[in-house]
Amino acid sequence: MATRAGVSEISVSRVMRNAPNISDALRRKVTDAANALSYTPNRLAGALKSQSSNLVAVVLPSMSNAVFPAVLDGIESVLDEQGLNAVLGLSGYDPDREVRVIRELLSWSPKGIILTGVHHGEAVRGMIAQMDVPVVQIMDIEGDPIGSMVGVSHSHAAIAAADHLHARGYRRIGYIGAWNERPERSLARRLAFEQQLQHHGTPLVAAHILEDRSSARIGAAATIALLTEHPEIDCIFYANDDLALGGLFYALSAGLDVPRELGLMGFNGLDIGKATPIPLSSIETPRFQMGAKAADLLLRSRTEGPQTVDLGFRVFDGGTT
Amino acid sequence: MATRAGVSEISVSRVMRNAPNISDALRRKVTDAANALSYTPNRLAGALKSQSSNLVAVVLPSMSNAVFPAVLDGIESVLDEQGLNAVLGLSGYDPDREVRVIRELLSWSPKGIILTGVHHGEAVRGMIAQMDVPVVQIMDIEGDPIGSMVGVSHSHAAIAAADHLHARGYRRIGYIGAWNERPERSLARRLAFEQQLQHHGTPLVAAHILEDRSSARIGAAATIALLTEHPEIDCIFYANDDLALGGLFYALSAGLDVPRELGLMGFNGLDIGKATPIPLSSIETPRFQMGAKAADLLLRSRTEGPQTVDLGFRVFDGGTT
DNA sequence: TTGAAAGCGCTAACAG
DNA sequence: CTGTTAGCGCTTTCAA
Repeated sequence: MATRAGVSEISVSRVMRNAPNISDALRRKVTDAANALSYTPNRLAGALKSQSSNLVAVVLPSMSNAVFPAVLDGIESVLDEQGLNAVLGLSGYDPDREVRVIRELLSWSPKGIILTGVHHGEAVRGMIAQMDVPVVQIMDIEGDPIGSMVGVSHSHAAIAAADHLHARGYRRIGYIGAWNERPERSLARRLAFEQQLQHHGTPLVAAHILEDRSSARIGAAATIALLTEHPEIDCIFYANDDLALGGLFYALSAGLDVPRELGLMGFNGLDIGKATPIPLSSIETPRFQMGAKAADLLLRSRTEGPQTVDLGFRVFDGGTT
Repeated sequence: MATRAGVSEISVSRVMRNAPNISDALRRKVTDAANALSYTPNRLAGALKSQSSNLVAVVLPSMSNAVFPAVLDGIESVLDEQGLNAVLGLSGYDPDREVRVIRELLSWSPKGIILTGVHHGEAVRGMIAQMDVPVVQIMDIEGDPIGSMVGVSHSHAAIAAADHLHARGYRRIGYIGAWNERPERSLARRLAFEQQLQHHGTPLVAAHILEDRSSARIGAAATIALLTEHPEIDCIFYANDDLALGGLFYALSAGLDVPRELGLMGFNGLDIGKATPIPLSSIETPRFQMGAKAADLLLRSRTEGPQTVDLGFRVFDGGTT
């Protein structure tokens, strides 16, 4: 390639990387040769030498929760514009697998790593410290971070939900969760929610926690079960919109009068919930933005150091409360 | 690291890669030292030397269509178990950007590359030929593939949809698409659908193609528009479930008698459509399996060569037809 | 079964 | 503005 262009290897390297102080003549020669040979640089070699890789490691639990695709879109939107690539790892909500995945991804000497949640043990902290790689943890902003954090306060969100439901006049409120309250932030939400209801003098009537992963189907089934067991319940707060949509669909089929007879509130504010016959009340979280901001912080972290960014949430007052 | 274990560099390498013919004593020494130093191998160097990288490039259009997260989950399920990592690129349905992304990903010398769709020009074919990297194209099985293909026949699926609706007695059928019929496979579906309706002697009444991307919200709006313009329509086939759900939600709100007064059929068979008050009729596509099979084919391609795998679809007869 | 030497393709550091 | 030199951390090849 260098010989083809009739210049030195390093000049090729400089042109390919848009280094400064390159004459137009040289640039022309190299670009022409590159096109003629459809030359693809080997970033493996470049990264090895320069000790920094244009790869960003991204560790998410799974793609099957609609939250994470949106986060990933946000991450990619920033990485793409900076010419970086994401190496992806999925933990499947399994801490051991997460450790393994992180180890694998770190072996590519990424420019930074984005992790989900704030609950990471010594194994992870050790690896990251050793590699001296910038970290951003997303989703949560409460906890002991490794580096930066970008997310929302789940306890505040739960309190806002409790306040909203109380303001709407609901007094006999139930809760439905799934997946045994994994991840921990959903547990944190329920606890804060219960506490705030207590504070209002209208303690939670019952919490129904399923073993299965969230889906509209099991949300519907759980709603039926909860209402059968506790017919006095006048409102249900769900761990997420998938469950809540199941509840809403059940209520619509059963001809319940929503929101008078039964109030329903989800979490995340997915688009689909805005299009249902009665829009689903929910807590909107900035998922895309969370990913974008995380990538952004990662790139700034060399100069600006670790930060914690609260992206906030919004109570979306649909028609179900 | 090698000195710490008191052995040669190459022995460390062999142990780390589980090479054959290693004595237990050596293996012990190396593993102990590795744990003591929490040694992370540098795959950049390994891949550079061995010319093969344990990375698999994955190019998808976007995460905001629920199809692709499921595909990605499928891909990851296989890669994870083989100790491979995915480098992800999103094209945003933009061919130019796709070329750029593919070039970037190829520069990591991936073990293989997974592309979405079968419409790739000479630029892409050239790069791939030059790198001599195995390719699997997903989603479609009709077209001129670069390497392997894994997907479903969109024309057959459309024909099956037309047959189903005809068998259900619908005679004045409309169609709603979005995003100007990107990607091309959705256009292929509509054309095959129209042709089959023609074949049945009940030509399509009207097709309403939106500019915006699919969502339940615009699906509802388009449904209203289409029915206003063509009140005689008794059934609508949608380009995907997002649009169809919007139509269903509108019909439920408006008190239309589904499926008698209006039939609705989507495409993809998303879970959410199975939980709606009336389950949404749709064409189920094997999304997770498509990703898994694609990754699988990539790994086998060295030995078995390119293949085309038709994963098939299923007409899901919900309550909306 | 283990080791020594060489070099993958690039880029940092320094010269010119 | 361009080139020379050296070496990133591994693994291939060959030898012991």
